[in-house]
Amino acid sequence: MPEGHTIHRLASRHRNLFGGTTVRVSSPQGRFAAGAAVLDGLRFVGAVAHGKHLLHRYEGDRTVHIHLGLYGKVTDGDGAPPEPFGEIRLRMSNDAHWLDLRGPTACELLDPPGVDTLMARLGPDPLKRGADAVAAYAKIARSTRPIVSLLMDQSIVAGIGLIFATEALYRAGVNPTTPGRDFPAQEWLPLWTDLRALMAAAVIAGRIDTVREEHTPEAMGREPRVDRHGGEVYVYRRTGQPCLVCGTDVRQDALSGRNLYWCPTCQK
DNA sequence: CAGATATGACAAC
DNA sequence: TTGTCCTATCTGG
Repeated sequence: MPEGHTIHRLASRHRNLFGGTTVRVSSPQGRFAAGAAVLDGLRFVGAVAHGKHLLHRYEGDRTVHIHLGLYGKVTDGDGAPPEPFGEIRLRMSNDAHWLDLRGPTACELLDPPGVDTLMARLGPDPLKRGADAVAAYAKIARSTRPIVSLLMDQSIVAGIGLIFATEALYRAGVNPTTPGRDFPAQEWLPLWTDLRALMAAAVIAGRIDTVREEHTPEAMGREPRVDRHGGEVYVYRRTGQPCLVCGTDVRQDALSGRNLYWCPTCQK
């Protein structure tokens, strides 16, 4: 379930589990064996997130760059690590904790210039203090691409995925296919602020909830939503179900390989 | 048990 | 725009 909030949660968890300790590092699957051999026995300095990218920092300016992609998952636990099963790209452990990484798009060792190159291609992360919202809008304002694609473009804003983009646009009453250059400048800061609030709440909750107080299951007298994602949302994966506000059937379409969900009434 | 599916990103047309 | 990659889990038969 990797949008930016997940990565920020992982970064702080990994700081807590391993920060300042010497760690064993391996790659049971073998695909990160060379990197693991370099890191094994080094001190884990800390972990930071930027957007959907997770950086594990080790002594000696070694950095592991992790990107979960669509399927990547991290699990951890206390005590000695369990017998490996499945495809474990990266395993870490210290005296008290262990961690397994499976299915990431990226798990690579970077030197400082490599980290700089990575950061240079990422836009501002709404979850970080000082993130430059105005710079992000400058790119949006001169693009003809749909606003939903621009929000998910990591070089424009880092950390937003399909759920946050879909739901924030619903809350803003903006049709997801609106070309960037037609998105009004005065609506950008409210949208950015809303995104930041949704993402920050998701970091704390560990799930994405976007439904306002007045439309919650309790307020509406309806059953709580239950699905794989687990959060209360307005339109994401609610195809064919009635819009929580106006009752119109939620629509779904494909847009450049991703799913698009919107209410045709609330999002003119 | 095969097939579909998933909150992502990139290369190649 | 399409194809490819990464892996686990859910679905239907």
